[in-house]
Amino acid sequence: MNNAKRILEENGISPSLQRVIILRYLLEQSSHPSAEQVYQALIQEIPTLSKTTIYNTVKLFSKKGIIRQIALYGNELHYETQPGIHAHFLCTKCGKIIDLIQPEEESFVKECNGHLIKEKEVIYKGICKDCREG
Amino acid sequence: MNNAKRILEENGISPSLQRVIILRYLLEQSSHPSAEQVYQALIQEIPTLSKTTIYNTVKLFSKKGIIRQIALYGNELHYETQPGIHAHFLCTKCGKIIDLIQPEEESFVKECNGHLIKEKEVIYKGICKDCREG
DNA sequence: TTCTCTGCAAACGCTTTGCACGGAT
DNA sequence: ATCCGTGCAAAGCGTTTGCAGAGAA
Repeated sequence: MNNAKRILEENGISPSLQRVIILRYLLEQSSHPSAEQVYQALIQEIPTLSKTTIYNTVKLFSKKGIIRQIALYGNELHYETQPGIHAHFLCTKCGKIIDLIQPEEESFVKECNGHLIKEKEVIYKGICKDCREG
Repeated sequence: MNNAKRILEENGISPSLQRVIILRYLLEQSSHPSAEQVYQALIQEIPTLSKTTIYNTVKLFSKKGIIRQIALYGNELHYETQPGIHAHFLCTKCGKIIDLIQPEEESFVKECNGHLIKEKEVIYKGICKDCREG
């Protein structure tokens, strides 16, 4: 049942302790954590963990296509393990990121005006349910 | 024909020299410049221009809804004066940003799962026509 | 006077880079 | 011995903040 380790091996990445734990954490989350959030969550598990390792690791994972980085503002990046399929909703009040089922076409155009499209990212911004009610 | 000045006045912003020139530049561009690009383009026109003023100004314009900021990577923001209507294509090779006519629905859903949607941003990533051919 | 706008300088936050240590092969 | 992975420390880069001076009202 060690999913993270298996994924790493399938992608030709040697499954070090840090890599397994970081990937496992990202697989568990649906909240698209930032590097800082990954760090805060795992520093207790591995007290010697450094941010450099997190940056090294997510860069490696991105390159291999295991995770995807999302730029929501101009500052920090967020990471997710389920590329495609869904869009992101960002609450401009509380900062929460929520997955939305992509309402329209699942398979998007692969070419437009001669440009080769490899990736599509949809971000909605507004006020989330909790902030509207609360 | 001073469009920039008129837009500022319509939005209750006093049209200082710097504000007019920055807005005029943004209106002329279809390339979604970053703060740095605005600075480099206008420093010749106003040698005393500072980046702080550019940041102050684009923040003010954003707040008033005159321009829109686009987060493409995790680092810098880009600015555009034509909100809505189109999607953005980012070439991962040369970094160019190209407008695409939004192929699907023009008027998107305003609510989803109880979340109030105010803004939609679509980013395609891939290789642009020039990079494919060159 | 007071209020607004500008811009230098410093601080800030996220990320990358340089380098050295330790472990595996 | 070499190679790889980790992590401290410093640098880098885009942006924000503090503050003071100039100018308008």
